[in-house]
Amino acid sequence: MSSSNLSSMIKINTPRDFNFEECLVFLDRSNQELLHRIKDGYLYKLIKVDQELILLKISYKIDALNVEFPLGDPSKNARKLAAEFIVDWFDLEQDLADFYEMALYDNILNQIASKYRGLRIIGIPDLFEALTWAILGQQINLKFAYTLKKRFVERFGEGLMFEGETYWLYPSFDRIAEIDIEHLRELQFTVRKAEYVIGVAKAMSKGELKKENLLKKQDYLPIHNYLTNMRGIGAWTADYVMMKCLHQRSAFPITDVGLHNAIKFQLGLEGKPTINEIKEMALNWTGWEAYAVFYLWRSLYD
DNA sequence: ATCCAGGAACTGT
DNA sequence: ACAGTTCATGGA
Repeated sequence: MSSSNLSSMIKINTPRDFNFEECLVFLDRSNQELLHRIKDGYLYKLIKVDQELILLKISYKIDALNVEFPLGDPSKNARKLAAEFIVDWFDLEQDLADFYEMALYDNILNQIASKYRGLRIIGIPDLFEALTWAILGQQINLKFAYTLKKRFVERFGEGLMFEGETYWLYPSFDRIAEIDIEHLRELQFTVRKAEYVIGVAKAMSKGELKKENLLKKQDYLPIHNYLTNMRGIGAWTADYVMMKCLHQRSAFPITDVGLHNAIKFQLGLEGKPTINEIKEMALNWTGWEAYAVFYLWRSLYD
């Protein structure tokens, strides 16, 4: 038997209520993004599992994601971890039937839930990336947040050239744990942002902060309390990370400005709703706050 | 050019 | 417990 020149492919079956196109719209929202690339209908992303660099080339066909490996065949174990990464990234283990049921009679979600049906929370499976991306985005507009991220990744991340394009890995916490505040000041981080990012990197590098330990806590409050006890992580950041990394359906970054704008637009309000008004509106969302927020964020990109 | 935005920590009451 | 201030920059 001669070996094939073609890389092997894996298939990941997708659950009902999955729409790849809708997920791509969200992934394509910034032209400054450098941690994935959409080209000719394929989604590319570089990941590292078990010390192996793997370039994922993902497409969708009939109830499954097809994943190709343009750099060549990863080991069997790496392929398994890559598949787990994708399930995590697209939140494929979630059954959304109850969310859509709830949204049917919800003033705010009614239209967008059916319009974007099949959109899943596009996560940030890497805890360090989720936390520090949230910290980067604190207090500034999204465009500048992407500028900071681009500088950060290009300066401290790992890049790989393939067919004329560079694919990037987010910087590792071990690398960031050993740099100084001035190195981030050069990239126009504020002193505070730099302190927070390096602080999180050190906590993770020492093994004090681990995704698996947070997931073990299971419930909303213990996780939220643990996160907000860390310097630089307030309620908004904790909820953002619980939503994007820890699959907490009740995570609810209620002070988020994008959320406020989206609600204002959906209801045709004159001004932004107050926090108390949002609390009132969100009573109906109990258990699905994270998906409500995500769909509202998506509505900002139409 | 001037002002405002806007998460989190810090400061003061 | 709660209100006001500071950070430091981009964008209106």
